[in-house]
Amino acid sequence: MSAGLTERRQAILKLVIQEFVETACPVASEALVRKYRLNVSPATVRNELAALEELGYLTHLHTSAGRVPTDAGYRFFVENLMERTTLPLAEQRTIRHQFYQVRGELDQWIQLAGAVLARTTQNASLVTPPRAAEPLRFRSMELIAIHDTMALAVLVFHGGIVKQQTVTLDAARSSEDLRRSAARLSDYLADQTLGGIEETLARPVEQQPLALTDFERGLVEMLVRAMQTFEEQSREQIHSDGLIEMLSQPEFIPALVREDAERAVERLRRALEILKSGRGLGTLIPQVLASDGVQVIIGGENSADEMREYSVVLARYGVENAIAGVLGVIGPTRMAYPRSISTVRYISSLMSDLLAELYNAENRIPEGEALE
Amino acid sequence: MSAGLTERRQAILKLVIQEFVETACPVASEALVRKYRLNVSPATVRNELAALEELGYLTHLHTSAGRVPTDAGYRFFVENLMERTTLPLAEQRTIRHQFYQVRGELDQWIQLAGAVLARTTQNASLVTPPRAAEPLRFRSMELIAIHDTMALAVLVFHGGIVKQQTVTLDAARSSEDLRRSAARLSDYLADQTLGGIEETLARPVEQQPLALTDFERGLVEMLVRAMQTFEEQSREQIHSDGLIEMLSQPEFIPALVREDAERAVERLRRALEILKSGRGLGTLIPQVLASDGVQVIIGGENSADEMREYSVVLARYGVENAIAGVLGVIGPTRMAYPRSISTVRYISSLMSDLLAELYNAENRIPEGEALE
DNA sequence: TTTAGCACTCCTGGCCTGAGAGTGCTAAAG
DNA sequence: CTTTAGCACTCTCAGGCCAGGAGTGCTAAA
Repeated sequence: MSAGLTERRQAILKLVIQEFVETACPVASEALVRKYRLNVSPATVRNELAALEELGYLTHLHTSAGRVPTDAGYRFFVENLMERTTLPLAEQRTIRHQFYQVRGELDQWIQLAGAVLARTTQNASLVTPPRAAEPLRFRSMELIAIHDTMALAVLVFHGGIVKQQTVTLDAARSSEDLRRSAARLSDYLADQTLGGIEETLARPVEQQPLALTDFERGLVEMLVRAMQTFEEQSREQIHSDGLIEMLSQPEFIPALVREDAERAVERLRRALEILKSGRGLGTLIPQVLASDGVQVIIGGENSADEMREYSVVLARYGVENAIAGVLGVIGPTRMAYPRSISTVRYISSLMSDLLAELYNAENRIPEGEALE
Repeated sequence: MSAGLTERRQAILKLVIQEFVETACPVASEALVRKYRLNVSPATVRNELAALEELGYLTHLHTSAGRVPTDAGYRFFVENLMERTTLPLAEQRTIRHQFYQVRGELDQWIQLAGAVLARTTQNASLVTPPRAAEPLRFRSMELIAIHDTMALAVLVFHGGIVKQQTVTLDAARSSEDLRRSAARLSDYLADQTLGGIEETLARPVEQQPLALTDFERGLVEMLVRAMQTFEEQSREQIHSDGLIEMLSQPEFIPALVREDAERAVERLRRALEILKSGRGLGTLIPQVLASDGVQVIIGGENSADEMREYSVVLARYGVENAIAGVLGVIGPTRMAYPRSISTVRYISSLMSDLLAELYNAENRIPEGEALE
């Protein structure tokens, strides 16, 4: 019957996908002809639809239902049919402005990126904090007295990373005392990684260049613990946002989708767990970190079974060889891919620029829109 | 017919509520007699149930359905029927241990409190960061060079609050330069509030005790901006967690609740929006901040209409006259109140102890279990 | 190759029915 | 006066049935 993907079939596939993405209803031959004023009859379209189905790009829930794209259909669309768009300039400007307003605060960038991704794509977003390629390297420490038996330690690491931690003092100490201890340790351990610090401490006492007081030893322990938890956390952490946006997609509204409400709720619960636990994403993140450009994973292409109904659009952001994170959107496979992709590309480029500024590096990761 | 709330009616009301909380199904007269081996016949119980209904403590969805507690029923239960329990010691110990592991990190306390509340009550939790009674008061500033045109400012405020912020330098500056500027400003503005700083700056130049360079003026502007956003944020922010826990309550699983799945989903969406936006909670927070002990708001008692199906159990935590926040759980009115209340009480007391340590203050807010 | 026509399939919603659960009432018993 | 047994009544729930409609797939003609 069929004879490959003719021009016309591609055009029809594109229309079907656009229509389905827009309406969330299976699309029928007649509706296509009417809406897009095709110069062929519904019957012709039906033949082509049947061919596309045989080629594996469309399916059928049951005999008398319209066509729905398969994962392969979306894939072909993303790869070949979709024109590469960029986010409208007006939107770019708005977003840039929002980032400008939180300049200087990395945590806020992450939060903002998540919020913007969610809002402009109407799907859930996820952002991992940027992780340095190098292991954490200590820089200096400040100790600030809070009251006589408690102080605040501000730990500064290379790459502008700061952690704060309150410490209980073994005995009352003067500010001057604290200042001196902090300075000694800053000096002693400067530029060391976690491993280095541990090694330094492991040396027999007589080989140590500096005799540490018990108090100072306690501080170092605290430092080591802080570095450990930081490295653990930064490996795991995934910020996500836009649950509500995603949940307002028709897939999650049983009334709209004419289907077992059961399943809609079940789907929802699953979506929640994916976002919360990052299961189904775990293997993806390192993969994206190791690749360039925007990655699109459609439905069952993801090995994780619970992701079969979801697509993910991800990109790395950061500074080459220095620091990198991943951000993107997740939503039902019926996703406005062009918009998602262009948004993810833009935001990742923006975040890269911001980080590059921080690192004063010219070589940013993503190709794509500049910050102007 | 009726003659007030007799002993027996109270006992039956208590059983009905316990049973309903446990099973989430309307409870029938016969089931009660059977399960609790009452020495009366189902008919007698029916009469009592009818009386309780007339008194407003129970309802009926339709003629041939079991009884369900009303808001007033829950209220009476919480006020008079429920024994005041405390969290089992084993659980207390586990929780305390978890807090011990993140000692010294306020942000982590908040996150942990949310997670623990959610897990042990199987409902959603909410925690507002502790807010100082006093306005934010500047303490000192450090400037750390990141590279030649960028530095990291670490802003320290009274009460152990630290903010970090990257700043772009107008020109290359040496570390020594940065150190001196930071020291000058720390000295100049120490112990001032936002208002005070603005006032100081507003004075004509000749009256200023210290001539600031342009660079230093820029830093102060940054400081002012950081203080502003901090005060704004701390007023609004509500951390929430445990969405999944709450969503595994039968109320959100249409199959279990024999009802329009529609409504379950709608309810869910609403729950999400409440948690995300804090609408329906907004008015509650200041109220709780101004009161002692655990507050229980049941269903429609909350003025916000969207909260009609939810109950909230909240408590203040913090240090009297110094710093305070609110934490609690939110879930369907069919809630295990004794457990929720004892958990909220315990966590708030724990958080108060932790904060008190930070503030070295003896006068903690909540009565209740000590840290041991 | 395209198209008109038409039979066919399958979902959908409405209606009905029987079973079951639980109540409310009544009248008798304690 | 309270408790209880008995029973009719009400309402939900699940299943079956049917008509309407949407959309396809096939066939045969243009």
